[in-house]
Order: sequence, then structure tokens, then C-alpha cells
Amino acid sequence: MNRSGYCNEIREGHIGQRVTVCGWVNRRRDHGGVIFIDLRDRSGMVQAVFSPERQPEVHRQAHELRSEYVVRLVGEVARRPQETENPKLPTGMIEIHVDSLEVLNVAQFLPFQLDEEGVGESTRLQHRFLDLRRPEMQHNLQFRHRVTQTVRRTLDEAGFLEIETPMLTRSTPEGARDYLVPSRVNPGQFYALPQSPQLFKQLLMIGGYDRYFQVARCFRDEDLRADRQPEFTQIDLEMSFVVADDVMAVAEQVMGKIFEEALKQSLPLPLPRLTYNEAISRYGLDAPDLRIPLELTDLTAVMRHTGFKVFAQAANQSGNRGGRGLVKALRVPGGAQMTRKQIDDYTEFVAIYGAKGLAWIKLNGPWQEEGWQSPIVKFFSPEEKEAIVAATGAQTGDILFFGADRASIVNESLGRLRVKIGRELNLLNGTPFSFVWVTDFPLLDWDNEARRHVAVHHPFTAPVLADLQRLDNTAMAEESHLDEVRSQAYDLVLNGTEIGGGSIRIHDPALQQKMLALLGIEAAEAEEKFGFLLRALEFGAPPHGGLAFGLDRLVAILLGVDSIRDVIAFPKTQKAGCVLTQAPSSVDPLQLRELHLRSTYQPKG
RNA sequence: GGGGGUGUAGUUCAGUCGGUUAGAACGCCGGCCUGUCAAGCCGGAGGUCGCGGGUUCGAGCCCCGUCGCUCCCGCCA
Repeated sequence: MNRSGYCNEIREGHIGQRVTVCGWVNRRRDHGGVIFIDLRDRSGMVQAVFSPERQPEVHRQAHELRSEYVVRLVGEVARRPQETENPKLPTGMIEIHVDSLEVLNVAQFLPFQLDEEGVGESTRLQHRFLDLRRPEMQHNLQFRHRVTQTVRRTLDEAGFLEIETPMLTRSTPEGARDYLVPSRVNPGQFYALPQSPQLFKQLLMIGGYDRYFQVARCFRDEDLRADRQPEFTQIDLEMSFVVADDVMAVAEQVMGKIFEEALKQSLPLPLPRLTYNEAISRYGLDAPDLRIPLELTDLTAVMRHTGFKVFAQAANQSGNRGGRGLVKALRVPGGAQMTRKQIDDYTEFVAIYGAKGLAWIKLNGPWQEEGWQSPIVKFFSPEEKEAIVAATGAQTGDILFFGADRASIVNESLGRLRVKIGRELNLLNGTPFSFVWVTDFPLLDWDNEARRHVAVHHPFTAPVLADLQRLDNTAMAEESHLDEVRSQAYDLVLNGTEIGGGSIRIHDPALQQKMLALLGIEAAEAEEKFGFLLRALEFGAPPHGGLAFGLDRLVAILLGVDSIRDVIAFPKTQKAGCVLTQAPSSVDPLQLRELHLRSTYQPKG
């Protein structure tokens, strides 16, 4: 045996026993006489004591120890002397009196101190192997492990089979940009890395596996964010002979177990639900953070005839779902105390989302006595003021922010402002974790640049049956009809972030073909790109549906860390590079020749 | 593709109005020290101020360019 156990397992019950422990020297405290070291491994730390009286030779050796040396030591567990216990450590009641010390490896002095806070991420990533030793990263990755193991066990017990799907697959239209892999044996042809196992899991349902899951790596070659990496992990699952409620119930069961086993908390089920329309109407976003007790109020009807042109124009503008005009208000209780600077900052903030301005009214007193402070209040009639008060429930001391523009701009800008204000003013209420299902997403969205419809979820999502006829009588034009078609898609939102999503899929080949046609994919192209799926649907495809969780995001939120890079062992930078391995890199010209490739890239200068 | 932030010792940062030899803390190295746990005390070493150019008598500081990292918009079914 190399060691008798982990550092952090030693307790008072071991007093008097001989132990052998291995680990890293976290810190040495050399008193000239007695020397202490904190020995650290993945479990935690234990104090080892070298005294000249006990083992003079070993004590001399201990002088040479430095931070992050790897050692094995043998000694006797002893109760610490009175008044020297350390309540900050779980092992703080005891220490190891060392009888022999073996230096398994030395370490150069460190590029950064492992116990220092606020070390730059770039430094940490360059020496990730050191960063990973830090207790915080140890905790994050061990927690992540707990979550994935819980998922595996829970789904296994619910009858799901874990099945792997190809990483080298074919590129399909729609969705994100693919990562491509050139084929050596098929000159000029390319594999794509999967954006998700979507089509394969549907084929597994058609193959009769009934309940499938996978901890799947997915790849998307798009620009990065704090919660987006070029490769990321999904908990992917699919079920046959189900309706949306069945899939959501399984997802809730998994989430409940994660809370129980990884967080040691209970999660009240079932989770609350909102329809997409309700979410947009009340919160402006399809991933609302329900911890924030603010809502948007629709004032469009009230503002149709107002003397304030900006509002009147928006209120009377017609269009389809996101394009019609809208006037909405966000009421912030107590917000009348905001400074001009704050309001200017918020105005700048909403501009990011296309808002041309941010109208506001401070209610310093009752409206009848002109106690309103605002650049726009002079345009409103007494009736309009009364209607604003009635609709928003505004009270003295509040501030109202207004958005008037296309619906998509008003909802997004006020929706984001709601979140920003809620977090900045510390209005978050209730539990630290707030879940909500968002259901009944629209099936299609109009892409103004491409001049065609695109799938809101993906092209295999089934419409709500009651809306099916709208697809028929509007095969070509009549966009507005198509805008009203709902899909059987659902997202799970946690604290304002989408952490999972899925849908009931189309299992009828005719409907699938019609769907592809609506997306502007010609029959020939559909056959070429999706023929394997269309054919499979013709051979007894069961009704099926599923869902995928973004594991990185989920773990990050549960741990309360800001970036998913802190829950990934070897993440990439914003330019999709790895500072540790220097990937991506140029390759030997011979490799390119074998792949029948030549780069057209011309370095600048 | 666009907007914001940032880059000074190994690390985290300070650096005034453009002005003498660029500082601090921690770390590192050496010495002292027998109950510390962010050990303590004394001493020491350590800088291409991201890189390139410009303005100036003089640039860490101003200007232009460029690179890295980061946050956001677009994009990401």
C-alpha cells in the first residue's frame, strides 16, 4: 500500500495509529526547531509535525521541503496540544508526528500562489495543472462529477440506456456553424463534429431503444461568451411513446435527484410553468428570472391616441409577432430615488438591444398634484396619466421606465433592464434557485435577412396539434398565420438562464417534409441532407420526444460561479484557443497533402 | 463583423500635471527562530512598463497601429 488514506480522512478516532499519507506540501512553517507542513491532497489538508527530538534526521530533511513538493510520509496520529487546535480545518484537532519522509518529486517555485485570490484567468489557464490543484477547482470538478453520476444512476433506474453516437458525422443545414474534419480516404469530403446528437437519438427511437440518454460532447463553431464554449457537454435524452409532460416529468425527477445528492437540498416538484407568450408579455424574455419581483405592463392600448408621438406611433404600428409596435412600462418600486447618472446608464444599457431611448417618470408625489418628474409627462392627458397609474399600479416613490418600438426591441430591452435593475438593487427574493418551464414556443420565426422562416427550436420539432391546419392553408406566403403556430417545445430556465430544452419530434414523414418545405429547403436538398431521417420515419417511427440539459451551465449556476470555464477542466479562451496546449496550431504540410488540403490564408504584413 | 474593459516584478496592484534611480504587498533566495497554521524577525535578488511606431529636451503616462485576455451585441435551431 502506498498510503493508508486521504489527508482529510484522519480524525480523533485515529489518534495513536500509524498512517501513511501522500500529497503536496501546501505550506511549510519552519520554526528552526519544530517544522510544520500542511499536506494537501484532493480531499483536504492535514498538519504534519517534524520535531528534532523525535527524528533528527527526518527533521533535517524537512528543512528542504518547499511548496508543492510531492511527499509521502509515515507517522503517528496525535491529539494536538491544548490551545493549538485549528477549528478552521476538519483535521484541526489532530496532527501527524512524522517518523519518515520521502520526497517523491520536487517542484519549481510557482508562477502563482495557489491560495491567492484574484489571479488572472490567463495565468491560471497557462498553468491549469496547478490551478486544478486549488481547493476551489477541486470542489467544482468533484461537484460536477457528483451531478453526472447522479444523472447516470437516476436515468438508469428509470430504464434509460446510455448509448454513444458518432463524433464524426455529416454536416447538415440549419443551426450553428460546424467544425469540419477533412476525410483522408474520401478526398474533398468532410465530416462535421456533432452540434448535438439530435438526429441520432431520433434514429435510436426508431431503432426501438425506447429510452436513451448520453453525456454528450457537442461542438459549435460560433463566437464565445461567458456561458459558451466551442465544445460543451449536454445531458441528452430521448423517449418513445410520450407527450411533453412525460419528458418534463423525467427532467424534473433528474433535477430533484441532483438537488438531493449534489446540493443536499430538496427541490419542490413539479416546477412552475409559463407559456412563451406569458413569459414575453410579463418579463420580456423567453428565459425569465423569476427571483426578480418586477413585471412589465403593456400600455399599447392606452397610448393609441396620446399626444406623445413616439408612443402613439409605436402603439399604432402593425406587423407580425416581433415586428408590431408596442408600448410597455417597467415599474420599479422606490425607484424615484435613482440619480440622473443611474438613469443615463440604463438608457445606455437598453441601447445595446436597439432601444432608441428610455423614457421615464419619477412619481415624487400624487399625479393629480403634478408631483411627477419626467421629460415626457407634459404630453399626457389626465386620462392617460390615470390609465398609466391604473395599469402599472404605480405609487408615490416609484419610477416607471417606458419602451416604445417594435415588440422585439421593447421586450428585449425592458426585459434585460428588469434583470439588471433587479440584480443591481438586490431585489432577488425567495430561493437561491428559481426554476421555470417555458412552454408553447412558436414553431417558426421570420428571418428578415434570409427572407424565409427559420425553426425556433429545430426543424424536427412537432407543432401543437391544434395549430396544425395553419400550416396547411398557408403553405407559401401569409407569414402572419405561420407566426401563430405553436410548437411542442419546452425550455427549462434556472435563474434567468436556459439550462435545458427539448420538444416532441415529428414522427410523420409527410409532416416532416412539409416542415422542411416551410423552411425553404427544396425537396431535392431535403432528400440529400436529411434523406436518411425521412426514410427512417417511413419505417415505423414511434412518437417520440426528448430534451437536453447544458451540463456546464447547470453546474456553474448550482455552484454560483460566473463562468462555465470554472467548471471545465481544460476550457478554451474567447478566441477558441487553449493557452496550455497552444491549440489550434499549424500542422505539417505533409498532413495537409494527405488530406488534399491547401490553406488560402495569407498572414497580414 | 461591431462596442466596452484590461495589459507595469513570479502574482495582485499603485504609479500625481509628461520630469531625477518605476514602488508596495505577497511569493522567491539567505540568515535567525521549538507550537505555528496568512507563523514571526533581519537581509537580499527580481522590471523588454504586452509589442511596433510617433509626438516631445524628456513617455509607464499623450497619439497611431498591433497582439493577448475579458464582457457584451451580432451569431449560437
